[in-house]
Amino acid sequence: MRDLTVIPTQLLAWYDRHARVLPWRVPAGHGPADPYRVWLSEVMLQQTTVAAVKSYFQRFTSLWPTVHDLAAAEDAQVMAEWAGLGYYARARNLIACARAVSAMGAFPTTREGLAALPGIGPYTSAAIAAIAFDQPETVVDGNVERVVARLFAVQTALPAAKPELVTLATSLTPSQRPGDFAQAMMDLGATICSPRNPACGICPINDDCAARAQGIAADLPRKAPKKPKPLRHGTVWIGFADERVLVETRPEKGLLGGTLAFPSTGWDGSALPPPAPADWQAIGLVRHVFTHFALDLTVMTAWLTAAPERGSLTPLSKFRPTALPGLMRKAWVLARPATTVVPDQQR
DNA sequence: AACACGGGGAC
DNA sequence: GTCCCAGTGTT
Repeated sequence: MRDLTVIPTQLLAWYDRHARVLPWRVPAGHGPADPYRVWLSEVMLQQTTVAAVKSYFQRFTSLWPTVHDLAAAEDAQVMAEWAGLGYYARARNLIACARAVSAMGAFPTTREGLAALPGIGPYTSAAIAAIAFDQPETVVDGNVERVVARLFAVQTALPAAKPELVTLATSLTPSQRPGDFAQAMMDLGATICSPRNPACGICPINDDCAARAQGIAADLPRKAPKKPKPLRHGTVWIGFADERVLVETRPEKGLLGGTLAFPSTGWDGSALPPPAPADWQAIGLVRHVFTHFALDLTVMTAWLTAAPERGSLTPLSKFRPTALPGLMRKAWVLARPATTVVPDQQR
């Protein structure tokens, strides 16, 4: 059996020299991490790239420096600030979690206690416990799965391989500096042990890597084939009246749940009528790709003369397109190009 | 175990 | 175009 204890030692030494500098990260030896900032960053980073999260994290921590500030915020403002980041259940759970933690007084310090909170699952609970509370929990995200699958040349395909990868990752986790070890594994996966072309030549643990020895690092982890995305169709209505536009808050459950939106049909065959009787005109088509389907959305506009049956008319002076999710921003750009297109700098 | 759930960056 | 990202909750 290989001596696994050298791996965390080598990885931590590499991390001390090459750790990424990130807004939510406290450099090793510079005091404890703030559980609120660790939690907020981890939730934002769920299935989301570091580059996409940075500006959102800065904005949130500027608006709400503590979990109590966030707990006291209005739902609509938090949803508006989350707009564009995707997976909106995270924002709804973020609000619920902040209020639960604020009511408790502070974040729980154990993985079990953390995992009982909304939006905190196996990954995030382990990450907060290890990074903020220095507990020897094993943190397994997509990076760690890839690093471990290669290190041990695991041939089982994901997601079936997940339990095996968790067991192997656990066998590596040191009792000292577990939080730094977790972040070191993720940094390694994000920078050197990358999905397509791993830079094995400069990897701090390449001597221990079974996949590299076999020349199959780039082929791991194996993945189950994914299903094709069907194309669906829908219609969105953007109605104007005076200097106002018709918007609604989408239902809490389902796609884009809880976000600001223009009234629309469903896109799974359900046929809702327009939100108001009017002379609706199709002005174009927006194509948007979601996680499990693509959508062709017909954008219709009209001047409203009768009271709408759903939604509410919001003054354009108060309407911020940045509060819309990506799909609805696209529709808005089509409907009001003069207000959203960057001025032509060529002329 | 399978599915629902966004958006964008890298190739 | 494809892949996949510091995953979670529901069925």
